[in-house]
Amino acid sequence: MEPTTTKERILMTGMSLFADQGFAEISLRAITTAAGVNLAAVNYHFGSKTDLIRTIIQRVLGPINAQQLQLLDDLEKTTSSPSVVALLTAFSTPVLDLMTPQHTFEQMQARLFSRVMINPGNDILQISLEEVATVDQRYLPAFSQVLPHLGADELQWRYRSTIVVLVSHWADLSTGLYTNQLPAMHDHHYRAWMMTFLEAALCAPATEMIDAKHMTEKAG
Amino acid sequence: MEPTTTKERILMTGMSLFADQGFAEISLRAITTAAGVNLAAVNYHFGSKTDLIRTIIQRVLGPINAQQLQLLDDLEKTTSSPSVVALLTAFSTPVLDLMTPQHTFEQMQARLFSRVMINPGNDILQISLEEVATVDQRYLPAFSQVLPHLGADELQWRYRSTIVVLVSHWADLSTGLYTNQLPAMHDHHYRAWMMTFLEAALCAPATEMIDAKHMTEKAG
DNA sequence: ACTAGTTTTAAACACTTGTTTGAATTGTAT
DNA sequence: ATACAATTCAAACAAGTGTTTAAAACTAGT
Repeated sequence: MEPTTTKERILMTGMSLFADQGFAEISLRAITTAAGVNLAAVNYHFGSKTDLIRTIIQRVLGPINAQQLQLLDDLEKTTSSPSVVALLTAFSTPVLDLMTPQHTFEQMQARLFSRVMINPGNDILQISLEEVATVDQRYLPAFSQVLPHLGADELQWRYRSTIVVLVSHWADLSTGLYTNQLPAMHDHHYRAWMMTFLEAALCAPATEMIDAKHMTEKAG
Repeated sequence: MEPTTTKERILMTGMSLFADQGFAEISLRAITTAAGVNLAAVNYHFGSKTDLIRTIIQRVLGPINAQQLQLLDDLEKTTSSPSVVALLTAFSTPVLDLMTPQHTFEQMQARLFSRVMINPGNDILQISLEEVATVDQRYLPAFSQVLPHLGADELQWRYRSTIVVLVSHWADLSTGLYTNQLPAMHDHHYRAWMMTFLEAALCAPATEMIDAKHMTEKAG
């Protein structure tokens, strides 16, 4: 958090505090005090708290999304039907790369990414939805092509769950949740575990749907 | 939300609002106004906002945890080495049962459960950790026994990810996230999809760990 | 050195937050 | 009916919220 311009200091400090505590929990005074700038600077440079959050989200999600799209483009240039692992790798690499050891800035972005994806406040929701729309539009058809045995609905469900698994563990790093139970975060362990877990889950055979009437009473 | 005692009205209204909006986002005035009771009643009956939240969390998580433990007991009485699916079913059934169609009260509890498990505020964290500790202590060894090919760390990671997948989709119901893209929530679809997804993921072969030095540079 | 534009600052704004108070009200025994 | 406890209520509390204001400080361009 080296000193730069006032605007940049607010951006960086806000990013860090929002990532750790949440958007609703962090006040503008908490940010400006930590950044060593005047309170009014936020409204001067960004307009409002929501606009500051929007800028921060765009700054974190923008590069990740761009990389995801770029890797998919590269992949589709080399082969017309990539493997599930290749697709999953292209999608997850930009996210997983944020979790590099001893790079606290990237880790901080990962925590914020997780917060935005998993539990945005109601006012933040629209911002994050717009931000990831393009990625979804590109990757969902790509996954659909390599997982043709899945119905569109179940595929979408698995895609969503993949994202949730992908980002959820960054959230733990901020809250310290389970970190007393889990071993120290060695990025390549988690990265490999995640790929194993998600590949198996994505490639699982399609769910055979039993008629609804048999399901209302839980069978045995 | 039928009228009962003041204490119960606060409990029910708070549960609903917290589930939909989050603990930090909902004020005591929002709760008391919606419940039609006096503001001071919260502090009179519960002591503080945090204590109200604690009571609500215990009321929602308590029965779920109790059922999870009961089902595991039942399972272990019938067989000494249950299948992964049986174990996963015992663990997830109490959670998935909350998502019954047309039962908005159960759905509301599901949303709150998701909020507590995925993104509790820092002050809420301790409460929820204590609440689920017993379940973890019983289920982790059980999964370890039926998945002996997994190391303790990877198993714990998969267990955590299972929980995340399990509860994350209830959160979507509150925020409306992706609901314009996903089909209407038919509980037995999601339930079946979830089981397929998680069984494949849990049963995946153990991750072969490559030496860390080969991973620092992303391979190709 | 002077001006014009940009940025920073302290102070106040109007409002919301969780909590407390003390009187009014209700309920319940005797 | 009386006395006593439990509950409800309007009001105020101190502290914190995002935002605005207008003066001050700074940074060019001439």
